[in-house]
Formats: sequence, structure tokens, C-alpha cells
Amino acid sequence: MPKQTFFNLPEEKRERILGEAVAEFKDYDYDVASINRIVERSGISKGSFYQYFKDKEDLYLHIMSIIGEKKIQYLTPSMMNFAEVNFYDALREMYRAGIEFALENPDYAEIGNRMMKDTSGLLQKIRETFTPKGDDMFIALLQKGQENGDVRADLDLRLVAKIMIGMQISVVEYYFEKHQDEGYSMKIMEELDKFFDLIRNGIS
Amino acid sequence: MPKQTFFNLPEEKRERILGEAVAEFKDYDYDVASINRIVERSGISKGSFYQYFKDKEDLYLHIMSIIGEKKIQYLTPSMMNFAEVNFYDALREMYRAGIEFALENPDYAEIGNRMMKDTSGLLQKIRETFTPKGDDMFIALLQKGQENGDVRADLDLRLVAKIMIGMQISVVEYYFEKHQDEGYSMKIMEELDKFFDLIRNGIS
Amino acid sequence: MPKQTFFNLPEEKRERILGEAVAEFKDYDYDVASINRIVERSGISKGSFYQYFKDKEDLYLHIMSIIGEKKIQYLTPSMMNFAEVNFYDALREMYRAGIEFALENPDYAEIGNRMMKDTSGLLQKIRETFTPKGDDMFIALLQKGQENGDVRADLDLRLVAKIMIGMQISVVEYYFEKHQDEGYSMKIMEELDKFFDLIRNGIS
Amino acid sequence: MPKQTFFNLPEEKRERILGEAVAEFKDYDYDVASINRIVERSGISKGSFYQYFKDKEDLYLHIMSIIGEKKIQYLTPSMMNFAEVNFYDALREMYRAGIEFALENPDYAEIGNRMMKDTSGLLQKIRETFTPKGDDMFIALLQKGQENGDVRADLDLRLVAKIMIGMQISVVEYYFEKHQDEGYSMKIMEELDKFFDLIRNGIS
DNA sequence: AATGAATGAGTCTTCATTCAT
DNA sequence: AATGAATGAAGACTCATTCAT
Repeated sequence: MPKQTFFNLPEEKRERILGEAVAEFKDYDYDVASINRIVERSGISKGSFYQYFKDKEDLYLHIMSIIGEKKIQYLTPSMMNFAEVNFYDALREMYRAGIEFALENPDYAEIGNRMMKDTSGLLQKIRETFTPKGDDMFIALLQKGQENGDVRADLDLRLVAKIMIGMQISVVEYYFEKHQDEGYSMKIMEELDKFFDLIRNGIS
Repeated sequence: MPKQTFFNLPEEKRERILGEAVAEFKDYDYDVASINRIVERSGISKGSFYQYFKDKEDLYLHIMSIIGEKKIQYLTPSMMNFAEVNFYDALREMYRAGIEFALENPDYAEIGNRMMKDTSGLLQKIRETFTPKGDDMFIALLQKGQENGDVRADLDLRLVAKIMIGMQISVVEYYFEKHQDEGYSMKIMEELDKFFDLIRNGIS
Repeated sequence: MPKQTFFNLPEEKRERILGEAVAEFKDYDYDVASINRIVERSGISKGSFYQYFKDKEDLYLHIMSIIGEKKIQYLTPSMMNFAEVNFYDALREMYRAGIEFALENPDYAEIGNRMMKDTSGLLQKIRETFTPKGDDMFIALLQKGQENGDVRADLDLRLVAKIMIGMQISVVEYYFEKHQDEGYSMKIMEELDKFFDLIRNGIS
Repeated sequence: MPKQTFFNLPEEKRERILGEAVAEFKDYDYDVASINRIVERSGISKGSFYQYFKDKEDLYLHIMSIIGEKKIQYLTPSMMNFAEVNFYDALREMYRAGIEFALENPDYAEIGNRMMKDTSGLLQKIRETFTPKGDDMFIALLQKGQENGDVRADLDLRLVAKIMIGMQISVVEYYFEKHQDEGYSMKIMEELDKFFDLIRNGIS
């Protein structure tokens, strides 16, 4: 949690610092990311940095929480009426929200992915704080699906949830690689629907 | 390629060094892994290390090639009779081999995953040397499946291959977490079969 | 170019660092000169050094530019009225300035000579930035001499210029060795005049 | 002085080692030259090296003595009949010999120049061992010239000798730069003669 | 609140030399 | 006579963090 001094900063300055920090953590893993570089590019002094944040971890956690909040903004609306829609529509909506988040906030998505992959000990704890949310949402969704009869009853839901989260990342990466140049387009939803048909009806 | 001096070492020492290096690369990304720590824990001098290996990359590549060979040992037998078996049996066999490799060589698997995730530029090239194998195998398998009529014709095979590789990793991670204490057990195959049924027939 | 932090230093400290750096580059070629020694003798930490200078080359270039400026202070006055004086007076003045510079700034002269001799590749570029001045000045002087009829027309001026620059170094070295103990004295000019008579009228 | 073991070596091996050592000292100053590289390229073991030579300095001194001997081979014949010829012919012959040596043994010449330039303390002593020869020869020559009346009496011969040695190096370097591509040719003597005319009769 | 100089441990890598076999 | 493994000091450089002003 940044110190109060940070929140007292004029917004412009606060955003500048955060922006450069995001740029750094997008390009480098936590361990390799450099406070030196962030400070330099932000145009603030080293001393100031340590008056805003306790240490590197403090800054990182703050950014992660910002990313988390942003992600929830995308997900929440689609969760509202889960009760009413059927399982597949809900699942599709969830994927769509996640992908839209990634497309509109590529830096945040990249940092998130980086965190998921990192195993440097420090981040282990952090990950455990952030991932359950996503996991639990998927599991809850699947349970509802089982209740509705939309999903087979004999599945290990935690495994399926884990796989589906992994799928979401794979799909986003694939889309990034494929459409790198064309820029963002939600044409991805067409492909996603084919993918959902696959989930639903199997490969065969 | 390590220098000849390394291969001239008494096996015990050679294995000790490699063991400590593996332990290091298992715990840290390439950039963060420390030669200092490796030599310290191996009980050799820094000078000696550089008489065995050209540099950090040389050591890393050597370990990667050892891992690659090991993995091939697991995969090769199952590839033998791909022509004769049907698509799903082959796919199942492939997964089984991959999972067995990961369960019996968790450190190697961890290093492999780490490499796949790394974005430090240096490893980009290395990855391209090692990953095509996996990707291509999956794609080849899927193509054969399409020819046999086992797999639907309207699929983007590269996307499906990417997802299935991601799945394999997810599955392995899941079983690591679940069976951490119980130690390795191939009871996993029972659950995997349920999973394959899912792939085949869909979630519904 | 040193970083701003360096120029912010109290003058005493700044001069101490520069002094020790000059002492190092006077005693050792660029490649052999040691940052470790410089910081140790300056009484600053290694970290501080790299907050003042980007790297070894940065420090070296800064010193070279100081030397260059100093040298120009010696040369400029004598260049003022080249147009009016005859060739031999100009040449003599040029030598005198160079020798005076070397006698009064022996460390600078030594570093300069060292640079001229270096072949380490890095300094090649640097040399090309600094030497043209000297070469060109000599050639310009000789050309003017030819126009005035003071210098024979059948000479390869580039060769003569090269020789005369070498002569200047030889002369300085000679007086260093000879008058090492006696300290600096411009009695050298008497001998130099004999030498110029030699240049003018030949050995015979 | 190399150890006896070195001289017991089969000639082929001895020459190979020396050849690689010469190649190293041609490319790098004494301090920067690497025993590691020499050993590696010679295909001998580190241990062997130190059974042939006491240390780096021992090897270097041996090479310098070889170079010295070679140079004497070029110079001696021309010195034979100094008594009989006039001063300028002798001087011209001396230059010619030196230049021919440099053209036919460029590596040796390069190492020699490097030594002359080096000031690493160690080489100071070495230089003092080797240079007097050259200096003394020039001085002797000039003295004879003075006796014959070929050379003015009012010259500081040690200074003139130093300058003339420097000139020889300048001339060789110039010729190397100018005729780099055309390969070796004694056409240089034509230019040299112009240069001697200059020495003799002065610039004017 | 802001500064920025100071720090020492850390990074990878190369070196000349020794010594037991 | 030959080997080559072992070594520790030294090289340049980066790091996150502290603290006096």
C-alpha cells in the first residue's frame, strides 16, 4: 500500500509515475524490473520514490490492485444477470469480457500474465491473493451449469476451471499473434464462437 | 556446448554441478538465476565454472538439451505406432507421456515451463529451437485426425494445438497441487480419461 | 558527458576524482586503466562513480575534452596572427606552444600520447575526433608556406606533416628525459631554434 | 629466457607456439595480451606453457630477442662498410634496411612499435635493453658524419638521433597507410630519397 | 514534501599461475 | 615431459535502498 504522500500528489504526477511503472513491469519480470529506470523515466528523484512507496513490492502490489479493479469493471456487468441466462451464454460473456479487457488494456494483461508465470517466491503470495477471484468465478459458473443440467455432472470442476482459465490466455495470445498488425477488432468473437461450439460439442 | 573439461570431470562432480544448476534454473528465471549461487552450492570456484562452460547461456542450453532428450525418451515410444491407432488413443498417449515426464521429472518440467514463459529476448531464440517440436507434433496429430474423420474439419488447427498444449500444462500443474503430498501416482490417468471424454464430446 | 550529478559535486571532490582519474590514465592505457583503482584512491564508492559517469568511456572522453580545451588555450594565441608572420616563425610558434603545453601539463601530454598510440579499436573513433585538428593545422601551415615560397613545392605535405608531428613528440620526450631533475625550463627554446635551423637548412 | 624444455621441443611445435604468441602480441599490448588465448590457439596445455616459460614476461622477452636478432640481420650488412661510404649513403642505407625489415616482417615491426609505445612499467626496463642499440647506431653514424664534415658540428646528436628514429617509424607508418592495398614494393625508396634530400638540404 | 548523493553487495566474466597426476 | 583442473583476484557495471539536507 503506497504511503499517504503518494495519494497527496497532483493527479498528473501520480499518473505519470504509475504509467512508467506499468511500462516497466510490462517489459520486465518483477525481479528484473528496475526501480532505477522507473524513477529516471518518471522524472522524479529516488528519494521521492521511497517516500511514496515502501519498496519495490509495495509499488508492484499497488499496480496489481489497480489491474484487478480494472478487470472487475469488465467482468462485473456480465455477472449481473448470470442467474437468468443459460450457462453457455454466461460462459461466452465471461470470455468476451476477459478478452475485451486484454485487448483494451494490453499492458495490464501483459503484467497479469507475467505475474501468473512468475515463481519468484515473492509473487507466489501475491498470485494467491489475486487468482482465487478468477478461479472462483469460473467454478461458481460451472456449478450453476451443473445445476441447470447444462454441464455434465461427473466433472472435477476445479480442474475444468483451471483449464478454462488457461484456455482464455491461450486464445488471447493466439489472437494477439495473428492480428498483431490489423489492430484491435472484436472480430475475434466470431472465432471465439467456433471455439465455444468446440467446448460444447467436443472435437469430434 | 560445455567444454571438454566438463565432460572430463568425475561423474560425481559433474552430476553435482548439473544438479545445483538445475535447482537454480528451477527456482529462478534465466535472467535472475545466479552463477554465483550455482558455484557456491556446487563447491567449485568461479574460475572453474568458466573452464567448464563458455558462459551462462552455455550452461543453460546444455541443461535444456538434457531436458529435451529426456522428454523425447518419454514421447518417442508413444509415437511409434501413431499410424495404426486412432486419433484419440494417440492424443491420450501423448498427454500421458507428457504428464508422466512432468511427474517423474518435476524440476525439468518446471524449467521447461519457465522457458516457455520467458520473454527476455535471449531465450526467444532458444525457445524457437525447442518448441516447434511440440507444436508441430500436435498439429500433425490433428491433421491426421481430420483425415481420418476423427476431428471436425472446420477447426483452426493452430489455435486448437495451442490450446491443447496449454491444457497439458494446466493439467500437470493441477495434479502437482492436488497430489503434492501423496507423491506421484498414475491414478491421474483415470481423471485424464474423463477429461478426454470431455474434449471428445464436449462439456455438455 | 558526465552526468549532472558529477557537476553538482563540491569542487574539491570533483577535482579529487578527476585528479585520480588523470593519474590513472597517465599511468595505464585505456584498456588497462582500472575503475576500481580510481574509486579506491578517490575515496568514493563504486556505486557513486557510476552515478557520476555512464561508464569508463564517459570518464575518459571527459578527460580528453578537458585536455583538448587546455591544449587549445596554448595554441590559439599563436594561431591569431599566422597570416602576417612568415612560415618559419609560425612553425616555431606552433612547436613552442605544443612544447610549453607538454612541459606545463605533463600528465595531460602523456595521456594524449597514450591515446595517439592506442590501437584498441574503441579509441580509434576517439582519436579521429581529436587528431584531425593537429594534422590539419600542420598541413594548412605547410600549404601556406608553399604559397609564400617558404617551402619547396615538390613535397608530399601529408608525409611531412606526419613527420613533423612525430618530431614534436620526440622533442618533448627528449626534454622530459633530459631535464627531468632540473624541472621545467624554457631554455629548451634555444635548442629548439637550433633544431629549426636544421629543419630549414638541412643537416649538412 | 625460456626453459630448456622449450628448446627440446620438436621444431614444428616450437614454431607453432612462437607463431601464435607473435600473433597475439601483434594484436594486443603486453598487458592485454592473453596467455589463455595463446595456449588455446597453439593447441598446447596450460601446464605445458609454464613448463616452457617462467611466465608471460619470459615469453615476451624471448620474442623480443628474436625480433632483435632479426633486425640485426637486416642492419648488419649495411653497417659493414660504413667506414668507406659517405655519411648520407650510410644513413640512407640504414633507413632502407629498417624499412625493408618492417615491410618483410610486419608482425615483428608492429610488436616493436607496440613496445616502444608501451609504458606499463614492466616494459620500461625491456625497452631500455633494446633501444640503446638503435640509438647508439644512429649516434655513431652522426658522429662519423660530423668528423667527415658531412654533418654540422653544432648539433645535439642525441636529440637528432631520437628524432631520426621517430622519423623512421613515421615514414613506415605513412607508407603502410598509403600503399596498404598495393602490397609491398620498394618503390618506397624513391619517396625516401626525396625525404633524404629534405633532411640534407632542409625544407626551404 | 522533496531531493539526490552515497553505498556495498551483487551481476557475469577473464586472468595468470599452480600443482597433483 | 605433459597434462588440465583448480583457483581467487580482478575486471566493468547495476541494483534497491538509506539518509542528511
